[in-house]
Amino acid sequence: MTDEIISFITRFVPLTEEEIAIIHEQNLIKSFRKDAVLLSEGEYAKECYFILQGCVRSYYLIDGEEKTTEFYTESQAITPVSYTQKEPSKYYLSCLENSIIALGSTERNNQLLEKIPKLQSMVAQLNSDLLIQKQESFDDFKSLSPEQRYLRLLETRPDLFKRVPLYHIATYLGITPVSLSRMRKRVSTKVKQ
Amino acid sequence: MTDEIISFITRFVPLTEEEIAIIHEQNLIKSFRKDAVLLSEGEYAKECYFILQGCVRSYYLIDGEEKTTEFYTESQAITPVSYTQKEPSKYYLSCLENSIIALGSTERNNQLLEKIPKLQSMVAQLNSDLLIQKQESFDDFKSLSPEQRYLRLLETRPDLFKRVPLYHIATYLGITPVSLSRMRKRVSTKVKQ
DNA sequence: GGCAAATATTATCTTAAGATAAAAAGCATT
DNA sequence: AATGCTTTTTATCTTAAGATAATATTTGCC
Repeated sequence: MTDEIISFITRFVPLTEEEIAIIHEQNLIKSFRKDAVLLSEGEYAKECYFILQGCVRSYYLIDGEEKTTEFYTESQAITPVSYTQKEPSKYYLSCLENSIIALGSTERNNQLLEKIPKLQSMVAQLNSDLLIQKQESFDDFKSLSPEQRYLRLLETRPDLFKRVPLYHIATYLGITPVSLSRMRKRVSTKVKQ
Repeated sequence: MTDEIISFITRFVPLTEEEIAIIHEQNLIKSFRKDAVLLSEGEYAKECYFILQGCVRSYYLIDGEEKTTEFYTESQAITPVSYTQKEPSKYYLSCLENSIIALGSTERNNQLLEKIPKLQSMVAQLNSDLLIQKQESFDDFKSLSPEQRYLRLLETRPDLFKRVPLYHIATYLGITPVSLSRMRKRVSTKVKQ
């Protein structure tokens, strides 16, 4: 059932049978309906998330407009800023689909880290990897045109286009939905020639 | 001389006198001339850097154009991707000014981490902080217009405008130098009205 | 099947960025 | 002061994005 979590962790550190059992024990798995809000602006996140099934979106609310910053899908972990820092969240997390999510509270995670100290090294590695990824996507974003970013997203995460409305993808790409629609038309006629 | 390093570290973990002494011993400090290249595309970084004095820039070379991705100044640490990963670097690091830089090699840093294990927690915290910062600047970048990004950079890092040529700042903002020049004129006439 | 809500497209107009070339200004060195 | 080099600005033209409003299409639901 939560083998995804185990295989996620063992990408970083090996686990014994006992350790796997401990992790299974600790697991708190919940279902969320589409549009369920996991975290709101202004709230203090007390939990982090691991997506077993479904899709979650993070977004800012700026002048009444939602600006999507990330799409999280199966086997991705979400550690809200306000989980680590003691600040209220600046963004929202909500489900784009009915989702099954493993929750980690501060206390339970700390217990887990005590019982299995090598998980600390996993967390460290994960953060370091995420930093590198984030840096690279940022760099790409800056050096590519909106159209190139769109084409690249089509290649790297084609799944998103099947499960996420285009107007969320548009703000994720840093453009307006109208502009994305126009661009898609432009691109498709280019290809056909 | 390298008190900056100590105070950088003690922002994360407290240090005893002995530990400070150990760190001082380990320190390898070098001077670099303006335009010196610390790391080239394709190279494997064997070192990380801590800037004591000066300014370093990271950039990609794309179709013969340099795209600046970051400016590092006093008391900032640079850990190249290829220092942690076993991949060749995709970008360059070079000095915008004559600079004094503390170097950490993989071996020396590992020795240090063995001698002072709590530094591991510093590294972890640092990565986690950097991840959060990077995420936030990325989010800002996506939701702001080029002009707003320029104005924000003016506020947050006014020093850069005194020490870095505008054409580097332009590519850092994700626009062309010509466009930045035009924008500055536009902005200045706006303000004057 | 029909209706409302959600999502996507189209049209029009305005504004700013990209490309390119050329000129101007600033700086350092002799 | 003259030269060459770096940096910034200006000009022109082209292209695409933003804003806004209207329309079309799709989807879920009773």
